[in-house]
Amino acid sequence: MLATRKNPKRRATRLRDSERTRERLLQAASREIYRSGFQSASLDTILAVAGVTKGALYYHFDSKEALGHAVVDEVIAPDVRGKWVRPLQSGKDDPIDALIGAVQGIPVRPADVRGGCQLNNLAQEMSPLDAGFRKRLAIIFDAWREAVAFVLREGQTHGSVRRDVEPADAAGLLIAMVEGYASLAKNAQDPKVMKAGIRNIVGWLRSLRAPGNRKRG
Amino acid sequence: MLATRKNPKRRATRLRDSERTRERLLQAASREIYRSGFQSASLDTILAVAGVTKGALYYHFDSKEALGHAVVDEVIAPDVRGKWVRPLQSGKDDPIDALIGAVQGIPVRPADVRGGCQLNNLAQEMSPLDAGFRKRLAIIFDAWREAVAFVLREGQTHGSVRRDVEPADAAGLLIAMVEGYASLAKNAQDPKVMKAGIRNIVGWLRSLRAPGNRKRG
DNA sequence: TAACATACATACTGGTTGGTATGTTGGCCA
DNA sequence: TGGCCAACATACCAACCAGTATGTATGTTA
Repeated sequence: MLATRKNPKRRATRLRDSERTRERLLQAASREIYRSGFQSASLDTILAVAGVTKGALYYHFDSKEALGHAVVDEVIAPDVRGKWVRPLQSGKDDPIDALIGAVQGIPVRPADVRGGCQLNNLAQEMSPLDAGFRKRLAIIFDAWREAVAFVLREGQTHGSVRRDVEPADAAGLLIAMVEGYASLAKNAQDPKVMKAGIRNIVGWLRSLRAPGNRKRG
Repeated sequence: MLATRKNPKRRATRLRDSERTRERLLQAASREIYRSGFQSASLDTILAVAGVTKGALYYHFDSKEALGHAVVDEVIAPDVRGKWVRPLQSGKDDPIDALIGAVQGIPVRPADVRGGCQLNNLAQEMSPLDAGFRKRLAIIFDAWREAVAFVLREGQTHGSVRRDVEPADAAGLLIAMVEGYASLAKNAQDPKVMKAGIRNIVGWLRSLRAPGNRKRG
């Protein structure tokens, strides 16, 4: 009489259930890693949050490390792509406006600010300790930087971005500012710090506009 | 016949030995926290590195948390003061030159870059989890920001810094840049990233100089 | 020199960790 | 309808964790 706590599955195929279990594990792991870091996130806690058992976890993932890597690939990477890569690739807006829009889209709700940036959190903790994490996270950072550099180069060819700006350098600096302010705001546990940071970053972005191409302010 | 592994102490007073033990614990803890984070740093490992026993540890500190707090107060805080607060207070250099000097003094040896910034590491990990850490680290960040803002204000009164610069904002932005680049370099595990970041920060600092007060380049 | 406090050293504990070994169940196919 | 396998569920384990209880060598004081 083991393994029958829940009502038996009715019509849904087993395969669909399996994918759902995997997804719940990824979401729970992502949340717990966000809360307390990868190393300190307990598998038992993740399982409790996900509402699945250890057997299910180790059916889908070989180890805690593999689960963490999957979180990077399947949760964090799509998130960065959705917020920083795709919006900049659309090519509809003026490049500087597009970057300002992305910066102003950074969440500033208390819960988000206090938790910091998921990408940066994991990178800080795991990059020196685990090459698997490091490589996956580096791919995300590279894509981010390249997306920013790309719009800056485009802006230069269209004359809206200053020619003396080095796109790769400026992209790195933007990301450093974003992550740096996220760190300061997380440490202060105060959304005001992040809001002030966004204002300063936006001010710096405006300074990249080519003279005679200023739209407003 | 317990507790006589080592030669009996000869002439040194007990009090001196005690202080030395405490200091070794702080240094070992600082190193291990730097390597793997506070939560993942094992007390047994710290003790092995320090070459002392658990009895000694719990004679000097009430708990692992108290040891961590002491590392912040007695290792990290003096380090930041020595590198960022005192050099800026001396008032001998031109303010912008002083800031450039501090930025260029950031260590870029592989070991330093790969480990990241001790202050930022701990803040990222512990600020959301432990108010004792958060308050101590916030004091350090505040002192750092205030030291930078102070020289900028001084530069404005002496005419060497642009008047439209908001010292508090610029100080926060500088710190965000420094910590942001430290994060990126740590993730990339590559000193080149930090060196490029320092160049970009220095370039930004030069842009704060008042017109007609440019010293070189 | 006897009593005492300081500064440890050692052994141990209960709880937690990631991981494993072994069941069990329901759908599916021959 | 009997066998098979994906997809779990449960119980368990050795290692490790922070912390504690207790012992003891040594300098200081009365």
